[in-house]
Amino acid sequence: MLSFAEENYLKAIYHLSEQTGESVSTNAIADTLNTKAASVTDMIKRLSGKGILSYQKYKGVQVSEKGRKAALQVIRKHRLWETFLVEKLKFNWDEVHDVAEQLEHIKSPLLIRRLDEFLAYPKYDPHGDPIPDENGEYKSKPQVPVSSCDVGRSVIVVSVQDDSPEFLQYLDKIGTYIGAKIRILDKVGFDGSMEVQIDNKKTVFISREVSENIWVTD
Amino acid sequence: MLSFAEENYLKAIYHLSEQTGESVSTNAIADTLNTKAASVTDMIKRLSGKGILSYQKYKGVQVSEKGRKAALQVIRKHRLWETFLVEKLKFNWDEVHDVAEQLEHIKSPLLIRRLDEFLAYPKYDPHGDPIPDENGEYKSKPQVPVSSCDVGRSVIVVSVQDDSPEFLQYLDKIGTYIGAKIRILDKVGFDGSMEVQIDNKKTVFISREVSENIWVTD
DNA sequence: AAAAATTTTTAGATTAGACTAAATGGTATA
DNA sequence: TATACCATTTAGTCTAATCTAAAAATTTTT
Ligand SMILES: [Mn+2]
Ligand SMILES: [Mn+2]
Ligand SMILES: [Mn+2]
Ligand SMILES: [Mn+2]
Repeated sequence: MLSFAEENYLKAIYHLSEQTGESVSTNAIADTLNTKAASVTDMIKRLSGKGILSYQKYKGVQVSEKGRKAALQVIRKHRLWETFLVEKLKFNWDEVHDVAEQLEHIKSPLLIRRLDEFLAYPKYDPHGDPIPDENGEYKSKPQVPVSSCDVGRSVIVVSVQDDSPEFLQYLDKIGTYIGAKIRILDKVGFDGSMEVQIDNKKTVFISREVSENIWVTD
Repeated sequence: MLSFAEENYLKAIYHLSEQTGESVSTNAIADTLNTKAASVTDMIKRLSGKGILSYQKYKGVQVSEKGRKAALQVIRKHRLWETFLVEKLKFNWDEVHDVAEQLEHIKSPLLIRRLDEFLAYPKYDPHGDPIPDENGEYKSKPQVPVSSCDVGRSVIVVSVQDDSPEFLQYLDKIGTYIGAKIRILDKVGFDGSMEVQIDNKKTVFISREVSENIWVTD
């Protein structure tokens, strides 16, 4: 049984290892969790002891198979709760993440099974992220960042890679949502910003940072 | 902001003070929480420091107005979650308490407001206990324990005073539920047990302990 | 390849919350 | 009123999770 803190470390490390593919550094973990490297060293020793991570001094950590399974269950709970908050309790997509950070640590297999059933087995959460099933299996839709799309193309928003309220409220403001159509009008070489039209309506300039966090498909 | 442990102590102390009316002893708290008296002394010092309890050495504690308000909010959350689990996720009434013990500590005023709305502002939880509103107000139905009812009377079950799975499963077995009709057939002076008929069907003997934990109205 | 810079680990301290054992206060009883 | 008994508090220890400062390992620069 993992503690809240252990689950939070595991989740962060799992996400980092997915992004990079390589072993995860102490500092990278400290940065994403807003803790100090010394605290991370302590915790990764504890998690290695539990067989969740494999770890060699000064060489970073890797998530074990057992760790991967555990991480996916926490992610499953996080995303199911986010879906519940939006679908049933009428939360906006920018209001759910912090509450889900708490709810994801509730321990009750029955609760999660019933919640999943109540939501009719959703496959994606309000941010377009896939929800793993009880066995940790999930399917991501093929998708690329808007930043990599050529001028002239029309694409559909599939997911957002940042679930901070600031980013999501900005997307609300420019009329972007999961399923919205985005037409690429122009690319500015200088700073990588783009001119796009959303749902055949508003035409806006979006920064490189924004275009990297909106993922789309044809 | 109270920690999980602080909220659990507060809730236990509040319930004890409601039962007895008087100031609550260190040992009574230790007993209900399955901790040691020394741990309780530590915690009640901390809670006094926060203005939640008033405390004089060797004289027990009392819950302050601030403490009462906080306790009722935790109780509100506990009972709303129990109601959610039964009404929406099809939990049986004996399965909800332990999960609600976890869920009651989630911090999000919006979540609780929306949950209350989603459940259509329920007044009573699955065990017949009243659910305080946002201001801590609630109305209990007039009720007495079956043990105090005279032979020959017919009464309706309003609440149960014990929410352990063991007790609730026993009630399921003898066909008793909130709203069930109980007719008092006989009282045994020797051990205080009673013979009762439930919903004009099953006739059973219930122990004094059971009859004290089923509360009823005419 | 040596020096410098950076990353990581270790050592030691702190806080919340728990425990055991010992000391102390309060109450009942002879 | 002295003694015994029980309740409560204090003192000291432990673990999880955090921190700072210092030491050690690794990586980058010269
Ligand atoms: Mn999230
Ligand atoms: Mn999400
Ligand atoms: Mn309960
Ligand atoms: Mn209840």
